[in-house]
Amino acid sequence: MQQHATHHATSYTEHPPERLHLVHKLRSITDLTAEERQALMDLPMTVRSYARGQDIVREGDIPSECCLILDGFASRYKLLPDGRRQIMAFHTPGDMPDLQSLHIRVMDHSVAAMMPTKAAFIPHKSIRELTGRFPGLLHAFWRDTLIDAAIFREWMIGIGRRDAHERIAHLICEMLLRFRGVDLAPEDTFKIPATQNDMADALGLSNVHVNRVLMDLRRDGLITWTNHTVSILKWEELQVRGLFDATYLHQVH
Amino acid sequence: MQQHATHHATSYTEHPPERLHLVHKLRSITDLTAEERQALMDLPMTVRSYARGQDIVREGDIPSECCLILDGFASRYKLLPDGRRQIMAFHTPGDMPDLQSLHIRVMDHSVAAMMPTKAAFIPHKSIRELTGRFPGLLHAFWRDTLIDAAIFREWMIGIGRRDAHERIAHLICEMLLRFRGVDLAPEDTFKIPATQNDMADALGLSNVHVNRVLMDLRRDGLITWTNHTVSILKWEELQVRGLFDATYLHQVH
DNA sequence: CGCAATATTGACCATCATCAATTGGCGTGG
DNA sequence: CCACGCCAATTGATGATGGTCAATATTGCG
Repeated sequence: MQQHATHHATSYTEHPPERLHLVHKLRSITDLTAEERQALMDLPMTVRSYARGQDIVREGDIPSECCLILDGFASRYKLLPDGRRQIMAFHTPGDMPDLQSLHIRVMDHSVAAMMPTKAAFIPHKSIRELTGRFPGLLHAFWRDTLIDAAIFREWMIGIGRRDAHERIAHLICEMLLRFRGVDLAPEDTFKIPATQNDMADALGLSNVHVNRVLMDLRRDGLITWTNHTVSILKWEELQVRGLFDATYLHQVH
Repeated sequence: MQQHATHHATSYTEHPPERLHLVHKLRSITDLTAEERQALMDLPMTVRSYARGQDIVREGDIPSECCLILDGFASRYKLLPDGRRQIMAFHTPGDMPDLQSLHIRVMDHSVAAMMPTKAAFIPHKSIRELTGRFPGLLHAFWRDTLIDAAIFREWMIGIGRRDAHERIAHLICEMLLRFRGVDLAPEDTFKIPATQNDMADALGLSNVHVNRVLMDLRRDGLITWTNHTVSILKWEELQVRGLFDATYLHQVH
């Protein structure tokens, strides 16, 4: 049972407690039977650890496993030839940022850790076998990728049609709700793993301008932002500034 | 057999020849058995016609059918409360822009015709019944929505990190390849269904600025753009200006 | 032929990028 | 425990890209 548990500092195959994240995440978007939950818990996983800035999956890769964020925080991004970067999603524990690799061979973007992060790798083979036995899970996974796409769309209108203040307020609103969803935002306060530079690359702005807008939001008493920690002080007003409407997150619970 | 064929100018339920588009599209992204192809052809459909500017599906709708573009050209877009619009995808015959409604109840964006367009509507019920019988089709549909998301991602880096010249050149490059793919771009010339205003809303720019950049491209002899017709004169140079790398379209086969 | 939608052009200016310098937090080696 | 060094955050100065407003010119079409 324990034979492989501690051979390697950054890789093991036993059930980590974080495995529950996956069940938790999928339950947040659909209903699961007890059997399905158990099957998820029994998936074989290999766990690896990453430092901030390290790539977990890289553009051009042809993955044979999907990764599941267990702990930490990850981003999905694309680069232009000259180094300009666009971040298109943030991911929290329970997310599977490259679930699409089940059907799309070549990764068209990268996934990187934004803070010390643990990720579990589940062979495509095991997932296919699982979804073959449990159509409910197949639909849950599909639904998950569809919500992903919905978030991309919302992000697009932000980058394309919102001004800097709206974009930043909107992103903070989105983060609060998503962190709440995984119980990481008690009292409307959460640790933010993104630097202002990361925010800039996510929003299509410069780091300097992000900083200036954040100063405005703080000056106006809407938020607090110190030491990678954000508190929302005026939730209502922040939503107004960000033209925020949570519908697109499709959070059932 | 023909009893309902012509009662109504814009709605009928017989097999239109365009029904083949769907098979064609899905075959372009996966392998289908003869049985699966036949099952697709037998799906019940209601056909409706739309004028330029008309909505085919609207944000907030709770669809009970999916639409299939038979003929024409459609866009998917979102609006901000004050009317700003972001277009996030263009769709050609064979596409099902709201396939996601199978799993996501409420539409978070709209679909509109960009020119006179015919769309077929297929009840969710029929699609579910079909994918229940043919898991291969279930995966084909899933794959289709994943490719959708990949195109959103490519669009995002454009809006977020490319300047106006790059964005516009890139979009023209993409259009040329996509039209070539359906034999609609002989001699690197094609009819463009989008107005400059549509382009602006797709690229996160103003119509005025789109116009100015187009003037530049014409002045430099890269393209011609008259009467909704575009010709690419210097394909190589246009790709350079747009930092265009067709790889991301290859994944669509 | 005439309306209505698009495209084009000019004038002006706001937002946001760039460049550069300074400050502050924090981990590490001495 | 402190100094050094690094990275992120902050601030200032300057200017370019691209937006807005408004006037014309074209083009499609009935």
